[in-house]
Amino acid sequence: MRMSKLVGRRLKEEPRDAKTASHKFLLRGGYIRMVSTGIYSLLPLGQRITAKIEQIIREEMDAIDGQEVLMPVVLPAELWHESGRYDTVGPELLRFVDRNEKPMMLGMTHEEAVVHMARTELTSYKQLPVMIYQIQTKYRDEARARGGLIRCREFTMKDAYSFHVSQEDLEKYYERAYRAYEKIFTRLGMNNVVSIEANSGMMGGKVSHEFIAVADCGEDTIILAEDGSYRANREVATAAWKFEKSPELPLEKVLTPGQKTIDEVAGFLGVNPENTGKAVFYQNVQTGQLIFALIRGDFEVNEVKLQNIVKAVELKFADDEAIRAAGCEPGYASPLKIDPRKVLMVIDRSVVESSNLVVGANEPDYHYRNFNFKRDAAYDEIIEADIATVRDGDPAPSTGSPLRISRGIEVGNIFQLGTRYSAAMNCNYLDQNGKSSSMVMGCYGIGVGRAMASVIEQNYDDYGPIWPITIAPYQIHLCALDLKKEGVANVSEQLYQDFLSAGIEVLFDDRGEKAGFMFSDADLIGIPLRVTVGARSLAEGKVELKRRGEKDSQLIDVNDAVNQITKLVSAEFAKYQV
RNA sequence: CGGGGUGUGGCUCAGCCUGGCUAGAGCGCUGCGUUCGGGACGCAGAGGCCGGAGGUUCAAAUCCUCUCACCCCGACCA
Repeated sequence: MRMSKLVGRRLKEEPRDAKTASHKFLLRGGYIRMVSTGIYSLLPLGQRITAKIEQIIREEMDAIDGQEVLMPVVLPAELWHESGRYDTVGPELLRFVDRNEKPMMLGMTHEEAVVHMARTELTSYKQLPVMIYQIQTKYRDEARARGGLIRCREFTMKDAYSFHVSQEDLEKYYERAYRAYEKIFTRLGMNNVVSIEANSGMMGGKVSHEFIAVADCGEDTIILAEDGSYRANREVATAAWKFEKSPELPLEKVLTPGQKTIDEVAGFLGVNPENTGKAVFYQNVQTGQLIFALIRGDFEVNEVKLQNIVKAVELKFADDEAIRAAGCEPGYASPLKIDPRKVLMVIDRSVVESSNLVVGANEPDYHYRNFNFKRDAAYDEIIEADIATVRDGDPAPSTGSPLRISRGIEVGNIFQLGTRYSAAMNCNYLDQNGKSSSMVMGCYGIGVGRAMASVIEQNYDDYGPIWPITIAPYQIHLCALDLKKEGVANVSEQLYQDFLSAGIEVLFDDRGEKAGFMFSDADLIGIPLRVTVGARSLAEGKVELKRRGEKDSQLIDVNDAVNQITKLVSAEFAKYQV
């Protein structure tokens, strides 16, 4: 490609709205342009990278027996009514009606559509297991798009779905998919992707893993053990907390006027937060049920864990009115004197396994000392569970190694769905005995645009991205300096043609700009190998070869340049092979 | 959905508080000339219903009302 004709200008100044490295460079380098909030066009460079990422994904999906299909972006609402998700998914599902007033929607994920395909095409155990996948546009009407391609409303996603006769078979395949994902991210040049245990959220199902590109700009908080033995999303992470029992002391009511927060109470009574119990009230948004969560004062309640335990779709903090209606006193709420029929009580292990805590008295200005859960609050309908948020430095459940908190971008996820969709939507097969059963499903997603942005987040410097050759828009950036000088135009033009003949993808800067101008553009585009033709080195029969991101360059013989560089390109590709 | 902010050539912004000549700058773009290995310079140009609607006024980019769009923080997020 000749740069003089390349569509997509480079921007010298930083776009005002871009904050993250990938967003800035994708705009500045002429890869993408925003059309509306969270909706982008891909310019030629961006489209080339996208196509390469898709191709790598395609190859690895095919390698685990995937069959590529394409499902519609526009789906009839009735399909989602079948699974029940039409009513449970929020406004991020874009709903509309067609000219006949028929309710329609834009696909944000395709479990329903793929089940529709599977139940018409697959009927026998002989056909299973099967995996089908597509690379296609999704639309999610995000409340807040941000970070360029990291979180947008319209985006390209590879979504794969597998169908099995049993959970065992699904688990076997899940393992293969997991390995395929590792290969994909290696080939994409993402040097720091971790797979973590994750919350299944609205997808349903039990086991799931997220593949997280570790990056400070990421939206997900992940917990990693220092020795690498444990990795989890903070939403589900746990730790090997140790709690100590001590001899139980008699319950004692104490005056604590105006002291409401844990810090106030602990300070007032001269104890540490870990010697207190904290009551947090939540309300199930759908059912209105009030939930009393009790945790030791030095911990925070993990809302996602709690949500899963009480099987709620959405929780919110209860307001004072609701707390009083349950017979509790806001600020002094207590596991003592509480009516277990009015609230669902969830007690964290930190409280169950600690002794002599300070807790509220359920009346203004009073607390109790020496609360011992087993002795003082022996209700029948109580849930004892882990609802604590992991803190930096807590011991890993695996080895006790300290846990560290990082940020990351979720670039892929895999789920064992089970029969959540197949059962609801009559997706059955006949077994050897002619008996009909629901297929067992798994699903596997990768965000293509998000992967492109994540590669930048992990590979850039002050001047621009540094693409891995596997997905770089071109393999070689050819710069012709001093086009009017003796030989430069001829030699660079000849090299360009020879590279093309050798099957090398070349971006040829034939604009005849000043050297520095072209070099800056080259850095901003980020092609990993740059070949410079200039009168100075040409006088000695040489051209210059430089790697993006490195200071030094080397001179190579013009006549051998195509040969040498072709080998170098192959060697470069080999680095990412698995 | 709550809080904060911004809309002025392709990009980044000034001007607005305190209304007043033909609405500015830098970058980018076109032409000519001089330059030419890490973002050169001179000269001459093209390009803007100042987000939109309404209002106040002799006069509105500037003041008022409404509206739309976008950004940031939070809530939410397969």
